[in-house]
Amino acid sequence: MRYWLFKSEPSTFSIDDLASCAHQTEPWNGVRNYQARNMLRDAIKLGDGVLFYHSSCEPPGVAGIAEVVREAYPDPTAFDPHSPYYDAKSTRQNPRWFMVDVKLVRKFSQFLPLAEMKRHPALSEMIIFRKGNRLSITPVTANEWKTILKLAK
DNA sequence: GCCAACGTTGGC
DNA sequence: GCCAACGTTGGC
Repeated sequence: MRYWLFKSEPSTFSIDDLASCAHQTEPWNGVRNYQARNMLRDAIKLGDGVLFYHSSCEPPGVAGIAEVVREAYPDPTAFDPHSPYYDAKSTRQNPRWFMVDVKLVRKFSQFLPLAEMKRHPALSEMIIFRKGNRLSITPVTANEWKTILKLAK
């Protein structure tokens, strides 16, 4: 099993939104970046751990953890002309965009802000810290996962 | 709101 | 296939 960090803007979809979904489970739709798509489609497996990261907010940081409960399948929002994620080049016959289902494991009792993560040497190699990184889905090492769980409680 | 960094688009 | 222009991301 592997670990991942999924970014979401809480004004669009927050960890509390996931908590109020049926079965606390929801498809992670709307990813429209090929690198992230490839990870969703090829590398992210049932039971993998997900850090739920809040971006473009104050403060940014990790809000809790989720797990993958369904592996990649076509993202139907790409087929819907009324969806903000619509992509005319993605068809049901030849889908371009994929998603997985995630289920909330728990919201951290203590939110872990980005600023605090940056102070911790064990997290210094995280991909989200790399200059110019804009990927909304990135792999996380087992060590980083362990460290974050310890820091956040 | 700024702006660096990067991805995508489209003319050639 | 090149590359300039444009759009987006996301921390600050």
